Amino acid sequence: MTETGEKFDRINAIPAYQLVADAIEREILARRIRPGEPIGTEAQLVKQFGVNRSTVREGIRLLEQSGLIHRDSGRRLTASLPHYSRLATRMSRAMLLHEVTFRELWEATTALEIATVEQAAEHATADVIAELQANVASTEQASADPAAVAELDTQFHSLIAKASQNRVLQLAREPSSLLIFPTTEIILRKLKEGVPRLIQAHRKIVDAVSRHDKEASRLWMLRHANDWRRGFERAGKDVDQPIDRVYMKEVMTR
Amino acid sequence: MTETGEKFDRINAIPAYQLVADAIEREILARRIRPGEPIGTEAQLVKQFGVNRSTVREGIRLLEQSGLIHRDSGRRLTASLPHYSRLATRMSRAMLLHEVTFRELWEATTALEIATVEQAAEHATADVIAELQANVASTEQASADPAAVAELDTQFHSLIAKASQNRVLQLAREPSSLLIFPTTEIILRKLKEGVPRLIQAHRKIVDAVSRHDKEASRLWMLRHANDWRRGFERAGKDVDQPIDRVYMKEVMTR
DNA sequence: GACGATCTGATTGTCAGACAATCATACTAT
DNA sequence: ATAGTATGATTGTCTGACAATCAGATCGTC
Repeated sequence: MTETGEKFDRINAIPAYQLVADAIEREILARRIRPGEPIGTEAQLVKQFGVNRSTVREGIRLLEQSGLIHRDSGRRLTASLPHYSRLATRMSRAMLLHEVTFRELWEATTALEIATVEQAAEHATADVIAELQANVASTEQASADPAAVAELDTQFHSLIAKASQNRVLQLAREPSSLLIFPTTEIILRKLKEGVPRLIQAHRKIVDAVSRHDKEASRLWMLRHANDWRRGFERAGKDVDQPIDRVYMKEVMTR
Repeated sequence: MTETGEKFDRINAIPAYQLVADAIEREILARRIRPGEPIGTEAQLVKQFGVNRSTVREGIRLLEQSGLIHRDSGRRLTASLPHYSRLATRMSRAMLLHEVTFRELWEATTALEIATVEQAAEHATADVIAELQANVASTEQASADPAAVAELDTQFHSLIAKASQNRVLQLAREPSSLLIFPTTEIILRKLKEGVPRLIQAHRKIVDAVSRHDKEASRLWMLRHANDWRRGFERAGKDVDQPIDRVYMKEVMTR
């Protein structure tokens, strides 16, 4: 695959700002600079790398976006753990630009939510379960307001992910859920029967999770997902259409 | 949740370079600048935004990292679709820094690979199936070389993802697979019986996918995943240990 | 001694201006 | 038609500067 039959490699001179960024990134990934520790001031970096401050600053900007470094209290630069939501937002934007369809999102989200709820059933602790019950209670109270229910639904699924105690699943499910959950509001607004079905599913899921009943939690999550897709279709939307940017306000505004 | 009881919002002055980046990003996301189209030269941006060139350049660096813009042929800046692998690499690095365990990776990867292969069984076309068959044939020929087999295994799973024709799944599975597949080589090196089992599983999966047999493809992917985890344990590794950086050379070197 | 006000140096964000290296292109000579 | 040359545009990098803000130290008052 790498053998192209060409004689020479493409020659690409790497600009200094890139090298600066790479060097700092390497230190962080190698844990020579721990998250929370200061990177050093621009002046120090200038001295260490032997380049101009502008160059250092451009390098810093490269890293800043990826979340590897972070301006602590406005000023000082410190290394940091890239937080999920930041990466997830980037991924979601990429999906938007690639014009993925609801069907693709639904398939992926369904698989991920089911896997997540199974792990939640296995690992949920008492306090997450309490949070989940509180969430369901709030949803019942808000049942007349589609926007509030949709918001609480998103939160519900985040709580399930938290209960799973699996950070990889948490990370993997976030981008697609960011994109697909906004559709909930649209569905609920059009279908009156949507809210009670959603609440029932949530309650059953919480029951199953709190009983550590993997099978039941899987089953109800699957039903929940199927409801959702049916709701989307009944609301008159085409599942093979690219996800419309109309739904995505919360993704596009940071 | 957003109600903190505080009277005033945190006041944060957004630096100009950030505003520049945001403005350009917005144009791209709103598709007013299409992927492939030029952003304009730095001089033009200076004029439009009314800021110094240094500021513009810092803003550009912010976007450059996320893959939204891209230097075409060395020089000119053009908008571009962020490519999967770039985002996936970032995600993988984040996972590394969060010190996720093999168990977390395995659970997530298993769920994703099963979901993916089911879609592959549904949507695979003749040419992807041919590619898969070629991959299996190569793997058989390379069966004495663990490194080559591991490489081909990674490729195999990417082909399955391609066959699924679901870009969300493709994107969601990549970060964890980037992290977990390097373990394959380690396992195969320690366990002689690993290679034939892997090849059998791959062959069965290709058979099932080419027959569009969802159930069988699911079953064999599950067995494949279980083999893998058992192999990891038999190789003397602890599934609850954070994924060791030793495995991650290919992730850390761009 | 506790507290607030003030001063001082360090640091960041932004700017103006410069120059070499490289690229795109048109032009020229063979 | 091809290779060489000249020219302007563009990027990468540097020098030097200044205002705004932050972290501490100092000071004065009670």
